[in-house]
Amino acid sequence: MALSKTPYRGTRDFFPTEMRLRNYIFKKMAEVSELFAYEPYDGPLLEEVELYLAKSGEELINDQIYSFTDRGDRHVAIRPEMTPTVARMVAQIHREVAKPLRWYSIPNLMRYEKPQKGRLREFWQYNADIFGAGQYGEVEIIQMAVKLIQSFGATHEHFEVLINDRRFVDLVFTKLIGLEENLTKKLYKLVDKKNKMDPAKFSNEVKAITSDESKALIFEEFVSLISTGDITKFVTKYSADSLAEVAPLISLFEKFTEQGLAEYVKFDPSIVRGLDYYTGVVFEIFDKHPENRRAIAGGGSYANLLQIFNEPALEGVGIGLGEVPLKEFLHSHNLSPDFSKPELDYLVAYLVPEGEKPAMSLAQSLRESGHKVELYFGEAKPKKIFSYSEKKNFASVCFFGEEELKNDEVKVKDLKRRTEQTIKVKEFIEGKR
RNA sequence: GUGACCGUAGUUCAGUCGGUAGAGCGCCAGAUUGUGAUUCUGGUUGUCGUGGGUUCGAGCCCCAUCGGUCACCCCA
Repeated sequence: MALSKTPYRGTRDFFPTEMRLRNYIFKKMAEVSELFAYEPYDGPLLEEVELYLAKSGEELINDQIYSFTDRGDRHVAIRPEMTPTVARMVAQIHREVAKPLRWYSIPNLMRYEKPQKGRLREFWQYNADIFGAGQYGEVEIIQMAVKLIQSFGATHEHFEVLINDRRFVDLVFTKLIGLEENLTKKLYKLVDKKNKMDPAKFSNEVKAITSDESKALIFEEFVSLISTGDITKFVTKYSADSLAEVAPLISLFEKFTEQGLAEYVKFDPSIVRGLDYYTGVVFEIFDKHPENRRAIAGGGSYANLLQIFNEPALEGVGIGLGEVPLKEFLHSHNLSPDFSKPELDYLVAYLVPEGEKPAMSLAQSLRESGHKVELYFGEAKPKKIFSYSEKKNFASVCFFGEEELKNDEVKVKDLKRRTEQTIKVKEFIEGKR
């Protein structure tokens, strides 16, 4: 029976065309990270499931994790996210390294999901984390993420960073509204749907959950907040002595303004994020394209992740940016360069058998001067050489025919300009050094 | 996990009322014995996703199953 040629569901084969795009994207990620003095790291593909049990979200553990029991009866998972791994690594060395600690990585992750647009089972995710920097870290991570997306040619017209703070959310839910935890979760599910529902129905459902008219009103007022000015007024109105608790969020936005990021960032009370380890600022970067409204990146501050390793608290701020939604984003705004063909410098060919030796040595010399060179195997007619070089997108073709061989010459044709010259082989090589 | 649509040549797709399987692109060769994006000529290509059912007869109808795409959910 024949085996299937298609890759496992939700995974991809990266043919050279796709690999060029991937390399282009990964290179930008590394370049921008290093401009901000972030260092590369990586961890294992497998981790013990326990690592995720403590602080990742319920859905991620129960429904989305790939796990198995190894020969030593250990419960093992393919990493579904990188943050627990970084935290584990940082927990080993944080006492002895200079802080803040800035690290980035581009791991492949797997989640058992039903594949669809912008979401697969195996994907690569850019991760950057900064430890021990407090609010400066939040500003820097978002500044760097903006820079990264800008490096692909995008501007504030294409994307925005939506920001919230779990401390503010907790203040509203526990102090101002006074709800039990399971009710707050229900309320939040509703927030996400707010834009898709009509306002009256939304109000009714809020009332149903809070079972209290005045609490429902506070909640509705909260979800309609759109600026830091609104936040201050809102908190002053209901609990003036809690203003200190929203001060970090307010000052964060002030810093963004100072950094010239005002047109990229926006307060949005609906951003909560599913991962349980976030304790402070949370954010998601959204595509503004009306047909591709989705998060391409997400992150936030987590203060307590090192405690699961019995280490003292060390605040981290991290971001994860998926390569799959990033490609959708670039595609939706026409920002994806054409990688359908390779970029190669020279095809070296010969028309007669006597050309083999000079062709081989010319190819070798050109490689030594740093050019990408392919030697055409066997003698061939010009027509074949040229149509082949066209398909493989060579910049130039060098070839040896009877006439060239007589005079130690080579014919070099520039395929883009459609110009050609006959030149002494020695002279040609000299010119390329 | 729920729902919708789709599976035919390497690829993109057509296939009427159920009656022996088609086109474009690609690939190979030639027109053109030393010049590539055009043109022309010839050639190459199938377990119609898989299994079962209905029928004299199924690519087409029915059931199941697998796969793909998309939406919901959630997120990167």
